[in-house]
Amino acid sequence: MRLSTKGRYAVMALVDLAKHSRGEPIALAEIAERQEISLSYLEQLFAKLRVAGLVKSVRGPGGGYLLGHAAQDTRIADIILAVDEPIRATRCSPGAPTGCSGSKSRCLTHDLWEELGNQIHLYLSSVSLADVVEQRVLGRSGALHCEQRAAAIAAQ
Amino acid sequence: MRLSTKGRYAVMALVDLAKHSRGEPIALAEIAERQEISLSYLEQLFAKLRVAGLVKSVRGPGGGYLLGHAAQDTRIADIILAVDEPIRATRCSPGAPTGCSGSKSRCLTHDLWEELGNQIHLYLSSVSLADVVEQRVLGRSGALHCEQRAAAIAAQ
DNA sequence: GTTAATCTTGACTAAATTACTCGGTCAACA
DNA sequence: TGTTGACCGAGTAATTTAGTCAAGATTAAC
Repeated sequence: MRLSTKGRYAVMALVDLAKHSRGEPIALAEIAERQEISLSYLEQLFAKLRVAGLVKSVRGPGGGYLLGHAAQDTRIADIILAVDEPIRATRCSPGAPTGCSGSKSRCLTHDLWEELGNQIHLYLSSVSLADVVEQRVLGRSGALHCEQRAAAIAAQ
Repeated sequence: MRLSTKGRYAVMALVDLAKHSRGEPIALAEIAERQEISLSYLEQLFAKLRVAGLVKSVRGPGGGYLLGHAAQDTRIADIILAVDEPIRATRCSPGAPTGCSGSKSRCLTHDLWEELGNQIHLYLSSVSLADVVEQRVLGRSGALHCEQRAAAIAAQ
């Protein structure tokens, strides 16, 4: 799970889309203006979001984009995975000549990064678009909602 | 909390240092060879680690680096914070002309990224260098050790 | 049909960041 | 005083990010 501004832009755009969605499609130009993101850049992001099934497009005048699923069924993790191609957090990718999975010793931090990736994915899978729109995000760091989050990842 | 290869290199190097530490200093060249990281690049990273107090240096022949604290007292989060200058995850930084904290509406995803940062920091604060060296990292995603992690962040 | 709005695609690019290299200086020890 | 290694700063190649630009395809309304 990679965390870049690209993924953040995608989430911002989808949150905007969810918030302003009234059944009719929303034009990208609208979102671009509200979120101050370049239109052409948004187009690239939405192309990926579309093939991932996160949004549906309606062409022609009055067209635009709709959410692929209900806001409460769209997880933030899926958005980021759709636009940010997964990173090789370690140099241990299979086939790498000097990677840790090869002839040399498995790199010591391999498990750490893998587990960190799990943690991030776990959290972002527990948050839906609806949660963000309705500001139901904060206040979890004090009391970690373990069961809730385990359920989120299990339901996947 | 920013996650880059820079931070990963720093963690790899410190894990190596912790693992091979026998009381005498370890030369960077040794670590560079074992971890396949460029020596000059390591020097830059260790300069930051030193001012952060994570390592101590010994100059002259037979010199090298020592851990600043015991391996079980060195948290992964501190290592990454030392080398990766903190990122502005949102465009909401104070002083930004069009940022969400300014005249325009606070950006909708602000809370989300802030909370995600907290989650990552929380996890990486719960893992020590000793944990990684002794491979005590995996197997937490299934059953999240909430209390343990809350304690880690509280102890800070 | 024509037109206009909008999505769709691909190639190209400026800026920033990363991951280094290089050349040297300083400190300690033999 | 020579060697070993930490220290320091400037420079740089490769990569990624965050876009721009230019064309086309699709549909709705006129």
